[in-house]
Amino acid sequence: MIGRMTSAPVDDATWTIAEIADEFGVTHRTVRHYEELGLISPERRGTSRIYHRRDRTRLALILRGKRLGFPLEEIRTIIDLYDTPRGKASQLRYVLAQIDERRADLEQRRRDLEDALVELDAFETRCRADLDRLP
Amino acid sequence: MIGRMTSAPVDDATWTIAEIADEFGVTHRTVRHYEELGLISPERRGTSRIYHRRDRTRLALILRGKRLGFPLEEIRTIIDLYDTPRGKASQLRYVLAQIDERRADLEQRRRDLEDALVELDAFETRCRADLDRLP
DNA sequence: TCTCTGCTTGACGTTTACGTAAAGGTAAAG
DNA sequence: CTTTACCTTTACGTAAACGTCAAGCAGAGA
Repeated sequence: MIGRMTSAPVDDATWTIAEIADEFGVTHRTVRHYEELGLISPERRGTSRIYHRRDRTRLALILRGKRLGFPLEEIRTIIDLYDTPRGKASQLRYVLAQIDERRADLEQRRRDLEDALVELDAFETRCRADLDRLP
Repeated sequence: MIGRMTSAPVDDATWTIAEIADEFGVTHRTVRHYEELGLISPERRGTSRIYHRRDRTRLALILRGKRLGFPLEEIRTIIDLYDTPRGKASQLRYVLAQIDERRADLEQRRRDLEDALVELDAFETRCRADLDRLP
């Protein structure tokens, strides 16, 4: 037994609920709500919640999903997808199929987004032309 | 007075609530809900609602906004923006400022979307590699 | 005239995503 | 030892976006 390699850094940084809530600009109620829905599962030290790097990563994913307008339940399935076990070929094929579905959804959104931006640009051009044409 | 030019086609096609609901894949309740919020305002023939081309355009805008995850109230401000009077310079400048805000929002969403797609692609690559490496 | 179909207006129910007390545990500081 | 600062659970409240009856009008056809 040679003990732990010091060259393999262990990330044992932790945060309290107030710290991550502040940092991500949400309330502690929101963070706990995500936990109730199973989107994050912080360590418990006694009764208190201890958040690790992994929880921060998940929270960032959740909030991006929210900015994109996904419901929390759907966000949960996405997050779960990212860490389902992929040991067997059948599992991998399932995950790959799910990935295709997700991508189709995201690309639909991208098309909608591009369309909206094109329309907005056209509208701005019209408005600027109107403004220039004014006395 | 020479009467109406027949070369200027008047679009007087109309639809019932059931027709547009079916066509856009929503319920009549949804269509009426959007009307309650002031997002569409169909003509009334007696007591019945008559929908024109203009209402269809709006409904398409609403549904795209929903796919993009915008709340209905925000969608209403966007639609209103598209047909606020723009006769005076002050009005035009206000509209142009609003356009800039909208674009900033949409571009944030686009960044989030691109990030999500990049992550998804990377994840798929990993999964495919795992699958190839299996017995 | 009766009935059927489709439309109408309420109005209460439901789900999602939290907000907001209420009531209490714990640990460090004074 | 008490106060203060955070943390906890429990639980009811709320806004948004419809769903879901209920009850009634109105025109078309048998």
